[in-house]
Amino acid sequence: MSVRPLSRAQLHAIAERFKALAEPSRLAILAALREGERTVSQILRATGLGQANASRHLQTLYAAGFVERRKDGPSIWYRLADQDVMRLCDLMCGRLEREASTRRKLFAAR
Amino acid sequence: MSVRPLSRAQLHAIAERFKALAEPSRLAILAALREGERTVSQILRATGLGQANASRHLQTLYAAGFVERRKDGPSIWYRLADQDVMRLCDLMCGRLEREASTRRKLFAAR
DNA sequence: GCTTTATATTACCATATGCTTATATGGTCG
DNA sequence: CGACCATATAAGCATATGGTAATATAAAGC
Repeated sequence: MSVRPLSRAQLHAIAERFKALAEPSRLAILAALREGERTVSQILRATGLGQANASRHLQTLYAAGFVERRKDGPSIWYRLADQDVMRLCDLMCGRLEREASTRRKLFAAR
Repeated sequence: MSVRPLSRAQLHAIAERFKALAEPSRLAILAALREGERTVSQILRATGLGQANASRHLQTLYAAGFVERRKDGPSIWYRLADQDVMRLCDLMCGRLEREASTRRKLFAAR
């Protein structure tokens, strides 16, 4: 099955989205949001990130379309925009588990 | 459905893998390999990348486990390691298409 | 063995990105 | 309006990363 070639702009756009996921701190935020909607303060406690730092990471995730947000008084609640994030992360985690399993088998084989 | 918390090391490992996909040039290489196994020279022609540049990107993709390779005389053939890359990219492309579609609707709604 | 072809590696520069400190915005309550 | 909380933004530094040019390795053929 052949796929129509991707333009430079499209490649750039896709890379941009992957880049948003390519940072441990942002993955930690997403992992926290997997539990449910959270305010920034709650995210700070859950991840141990600094305030300014977390705020910028949240902007990045928002710009990439991975999270949505709503205001509630002085607080802002963030949530996952859809299930894609989970799917993407689960796919990647699955790869890591298989890697680890392969490594274990190699060691086990003496 | 709750997920066991991820360690710093795991988050780092996952981010590392996403980082390998977070670069237009590497996505272009993967797109070329989607067509089938290719030598480095063929990849150079397909992507327009410089030789040294492509070589480094291929090392990155190899280290991340996304491509495999085999020697054949003086040439080295690269191929996708499995179907995950396609799945990951397709997921991301799907997101972009939906974004674009939403944008179109917004404009259409005047 | 020497030349040629194919690929990898090194060194270098320019740019991008993360983290932190300090400051700004914006809402709430008294 | 003034003090306070929650969040965002700006500035600055340190590091990481992509691209290129130059060099190294390695196989093939004469």
